[in-house]
Amino acid sequence: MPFILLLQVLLLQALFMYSFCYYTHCINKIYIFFFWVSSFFNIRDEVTKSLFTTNCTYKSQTSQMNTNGHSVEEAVYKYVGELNYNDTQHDETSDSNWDNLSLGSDDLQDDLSNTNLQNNITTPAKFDLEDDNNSVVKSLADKNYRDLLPKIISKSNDSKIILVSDKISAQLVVEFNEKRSKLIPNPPKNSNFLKTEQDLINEFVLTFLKLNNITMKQFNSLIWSENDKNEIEKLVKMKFWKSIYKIFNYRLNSSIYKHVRRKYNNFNNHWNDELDERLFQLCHDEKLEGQWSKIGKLLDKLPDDCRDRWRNYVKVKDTKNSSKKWSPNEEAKLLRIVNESLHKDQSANWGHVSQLMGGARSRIQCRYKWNKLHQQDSLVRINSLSSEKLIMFFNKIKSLNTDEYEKIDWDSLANKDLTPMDWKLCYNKWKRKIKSNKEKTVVEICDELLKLLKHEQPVK
DNA sequence: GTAAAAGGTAAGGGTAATGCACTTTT
DNA sequence: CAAAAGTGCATTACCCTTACCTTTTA
Repeated sequence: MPFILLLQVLLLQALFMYSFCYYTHCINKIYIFFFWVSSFFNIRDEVTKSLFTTNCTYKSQTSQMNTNGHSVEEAVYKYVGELNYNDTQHDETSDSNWDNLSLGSDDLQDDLSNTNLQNNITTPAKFDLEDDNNSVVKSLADKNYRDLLPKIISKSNDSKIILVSDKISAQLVVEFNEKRSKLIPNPPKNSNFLKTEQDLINEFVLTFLKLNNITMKQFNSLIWSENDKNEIEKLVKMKFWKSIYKIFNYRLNSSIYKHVRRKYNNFNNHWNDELDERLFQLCHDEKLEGQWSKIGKLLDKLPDDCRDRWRNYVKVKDTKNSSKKWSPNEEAKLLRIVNESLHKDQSANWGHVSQLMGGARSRIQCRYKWNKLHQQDSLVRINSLSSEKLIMFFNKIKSLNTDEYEKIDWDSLANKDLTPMDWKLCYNKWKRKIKSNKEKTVVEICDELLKLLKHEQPVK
């Protein structure tokens, strides 16, 4: 049978070439033909989908329930074989049984009965049948098919979302978790998501899309939806969050939630003058104050982006001072305000400081300036250091025996003359005198600086 | 019925990357 | 002298955590 099918394909291809050469003006025909060809490659999906549908009505009968000539047992093996969520390459040769099938064909029954299902699931199914720890394999062996097949399929025509069984999603989490611990043996807790983490998240999302039969766009609106349209969407959504929280169990759920929602959304992410103006209006609407979700929805923007655009840009840019240099008066005012707030509660709220500065400078500008002014104090102290003190200074850094700059513990170096910031600035200032200092270790740099200091007296 | 856990939002905090003016090198 | 390369400064784009509320679950 497969030979006849193959012959058919070759013939049709020849026909296609023929019509392409002689009837290129018949655009419709070509489209129809393309459609036919593409549907040919989707047959496997169609078969699987039809099996899913039958599973919906599958109640208490055992493995002999037939639809489209398939038993439930066959359906399960087929389905598990299709999961294909490991990274290994798709093996086309062993898949030929399915590729050459056409839905509703009389040959289907024969072909199926000749298929050694056990062999068929080794490829493309990526489950290691020897692996006794794989819960999916266990269920297959125990014929617990109801544990494996999806329980619910959305009935609506526009979206056929599938809710994957608990067993499958649990196995998925196990495998991604293993992968994650191999890729990231020392996971960070409180830093930005690493590139490898982001890649793995993306891989998981794509797998999730495939298993649940949803598009990226659907997925984005799913994780951003407030009121779930139906029960299955809600369940799929919950399954996603629970799974991804488990894979990255060393991070806080809320961090993952925030990160993923920021990354996967259908919002427009470009700003222009008109949007800035609308944002300005919305932010002056008392009813909307602080309601970034609503503002975001009105502007088709990520709520966080609206908030950031407002506090870092729009809020400040409407005044005329923002690009001007800081006047001495302004600097003094800033110092006074920050010192007052530091005196009160030990930490400066830069948003508040910005407001007290009259809103002419953003919170980041205020903080930047304040740090700068403090550095200036440091520089005064550093510049007044005698060469003897500097020699002592570099000897002390050298004695730490640290190769990497990042590992230097500045706090431990601080003394009554110099703050940790002073030490850091002083080192960085002198480091520049050494050529290609980026390639050198801390000890090497200190050695060269000490040499330099001994020869170059008095020091400026 | 209730307490704990999880979902969800806003506010606060922060840094790497970038643009730009200026200086130094080729 | 021009062009390229380097530097320091200030801004921008982007991101994370915490606090706190509401909803769900055990």
